[in-house]
Amino acid sequence: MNIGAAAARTGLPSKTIRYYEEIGLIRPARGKSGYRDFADADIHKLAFLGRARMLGFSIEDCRTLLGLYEDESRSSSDVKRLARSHLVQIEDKIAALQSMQATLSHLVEACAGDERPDCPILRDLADG
Amino acid sequence: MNIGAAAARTGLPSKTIRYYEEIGLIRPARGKSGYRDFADADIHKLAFLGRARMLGFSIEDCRTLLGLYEDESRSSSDVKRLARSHLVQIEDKIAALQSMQATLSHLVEACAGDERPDCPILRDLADG
DNA sequence: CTTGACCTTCCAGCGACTGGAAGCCTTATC
DNA sequence: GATAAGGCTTCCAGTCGCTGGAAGGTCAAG
Repeated sequence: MNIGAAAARTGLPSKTIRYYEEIGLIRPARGKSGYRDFADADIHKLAFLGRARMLGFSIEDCRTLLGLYEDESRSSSDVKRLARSHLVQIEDKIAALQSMQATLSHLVEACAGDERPDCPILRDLADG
Repeated sequence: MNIGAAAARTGLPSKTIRYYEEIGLIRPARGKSGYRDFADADIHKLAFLGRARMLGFSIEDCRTLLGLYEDESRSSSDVKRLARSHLVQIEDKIAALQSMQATLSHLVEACAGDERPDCPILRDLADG
């Protein structure tokens, strides 16, 4: 299977698939022409990576997860620890964004949004 | 005022302040030695930028906000539009993260986290 | 006079792609 | 068999907002 078909199957852009090969996440075979030739196992790995990325795991986390997935003698505790640590980071990000949202939505509500220059948003930014 | 003092005043790293000058957000004067010499107005601008960045505005948004701040004939509607559009983006990000959080926390809860290899997290990543 | 802290510029790198150029390969049509 | 379109290849540069580090100039204290 060529890279275009692999992209269609996995929903990942071809560029991203090449990038994943470049950084050693996958190792598709090569045909005589030099074209990459994706086996089912490659497609499976790419789909795995796509789902892990959708859950927000970093590339390095994905590498680790793939390693754990392929290691039959893994401990689920290793997977869980990684996932939980990522979950904590997500929750931290949510909290930070919610704090921005709270401040910003108050400011937006307080702003008349008309043709006059007076603006509580700018006032807040200027004077804290 | 030297860059170190400006950094201490504003809470921004010196590196960041230099970067802001490089991209044209500020234009501090220079002493004979070549050292930057920050006036109160520069400090004020830096503090403004720091607060805007803390609210998650992009650098380009910050540039626009600073321009509006300095434009006495601005309309508050321009500020409000920018802020609201940013607010929407924040809310979208929160929603995306919350969706990750929901999926991930279910998976983490379902995972035994012991020495056995069986793991719902990996199973989900592998098979959707 | 020397030391050490501060300042300067410039270059490189982060994460995870993404766009584009230049050129080879394959397939379809004539 | 020629040609054109489309897909594939590699490589380089750019994104965003800094951050680290190297090499060297400046300044204040002892």
